[in-house]
Amino acid sequence: MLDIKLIRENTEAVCKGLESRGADTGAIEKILALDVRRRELLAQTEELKSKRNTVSKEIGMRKKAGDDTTEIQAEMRAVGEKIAELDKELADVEQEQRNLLLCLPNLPAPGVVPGGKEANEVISVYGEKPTFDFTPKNHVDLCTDLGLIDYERGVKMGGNGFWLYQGDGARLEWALLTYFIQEHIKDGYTFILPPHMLTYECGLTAGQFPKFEEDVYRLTEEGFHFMLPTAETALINMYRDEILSEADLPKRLFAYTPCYRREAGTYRASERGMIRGHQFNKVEMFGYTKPEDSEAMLQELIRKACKLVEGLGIHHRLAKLAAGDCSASMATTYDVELWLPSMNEYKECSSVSNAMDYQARRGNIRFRREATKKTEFVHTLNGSGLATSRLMPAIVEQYQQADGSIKIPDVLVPLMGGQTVITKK
RNA sequence: GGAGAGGUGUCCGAGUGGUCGAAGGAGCAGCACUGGAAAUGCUGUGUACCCCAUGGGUACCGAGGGUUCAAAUCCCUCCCUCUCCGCCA
Repeated sequence: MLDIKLIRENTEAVCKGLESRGADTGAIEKILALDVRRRELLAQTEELKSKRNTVSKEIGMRKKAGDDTTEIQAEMRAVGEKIAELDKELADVEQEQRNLLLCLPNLPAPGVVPGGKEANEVISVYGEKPTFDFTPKNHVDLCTDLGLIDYERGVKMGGNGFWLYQGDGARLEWALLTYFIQEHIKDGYTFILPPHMLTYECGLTAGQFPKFEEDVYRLTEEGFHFMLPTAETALINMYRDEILSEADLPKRLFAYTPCYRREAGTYRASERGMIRGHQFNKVEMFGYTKPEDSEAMLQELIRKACKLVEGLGIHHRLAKLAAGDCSASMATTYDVELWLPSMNEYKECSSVSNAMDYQARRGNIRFRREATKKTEFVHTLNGSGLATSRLMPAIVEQYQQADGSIKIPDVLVPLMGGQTVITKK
């Protein structure tokens, strides 16, 4: 959520920032008009309340003294009615303003270029595109032929967009997750296994709601529990409505969860297989920092994500996203993209972002600064570390051999019980 | 699922209609004492918003609504936690 004071005092800069990400600025004028009315109403009702408080105390004292207070009580009743009236309007105005504010995306950080996907900038490239002296297969054929993934039975059980891992496929998936978890633990991050079903409030804080309610699986009519679309949604809510002490920062967390997404609408045939599914596994990194430390944490998370992919020996690149390609809550986003030979394309396997104080403001997550004794909003950051649904395709495609087998990346061998290659059973 | 208890400040905990933003204690900070520390004593210690802004005001005692001149305190609805019983993995 953007600070209403910022909108009030730097209207032009806010609009410019929103426009650079292609967001609609039509709400700004409305928000400002509501803000004027809100403050008017607040001044009026507070003045009346002040009067009522004073007089009510007086009534108490005069009654004790045995005075007749009928007249003054009637007067205060009228004041009370006026207050109720003003409060009602104030509540409506505040609600309307808050709804508009909740729908505004974050402002892009300085240095994030305007525009959409086409304006993304490749920062670095690791390794080279693998070459094959045979005709390489795509990941769907590889996984099917080797019996790693059963797409048809997955669909039978879960419907379109689901698959199941089996045998060496399940082991490879599990080995990847274990590899990530071990690396994060080595780096001193705290391992979290959060609830997978969350309340509406969690989605609101993360910035997914109210705008993207349709993107999640809702569980109940009443209460709005939903399946988390990413562990980020859980981790941002761990410290919701809390005041952290400065010494607790930065907090470095990571969590493993499946991610559940509706992915409404059809996706391109080229995205078949594990590129886009309703359920996929992800290890998510998360950071809470003081404002002045969030840039360093962002760089740390980017390094960690890249290091994991490098460890697997996969050709990939790092891209800095243009404003319009960042998700709504984020001020800066970097994507780690894997090379998929069959698609002749780079596909995101990690998205590392700095939300600055946008989510903290929505979730009221603050810390107390020792020097000033004052509370400030924390900065929150998140990054996949990593999602497997794009990695597994990249691994099988980049590590495939002429005989149709797949060489297992060295770091995963110990996690696969010493197995070095996956062959047809 | 049945029965009961309860949700108060950083924490514990008092408070059943008026002078309660809230006793008391712990913690924390400052000062005093000390060679230094402990102990002790004194002082301070919530958040947010608004304004005619070195000051003033309002709101907040789980959430929402109601009664009243006045609500932490009374009434209603909801949420959550705990204990016991039942059921299930």
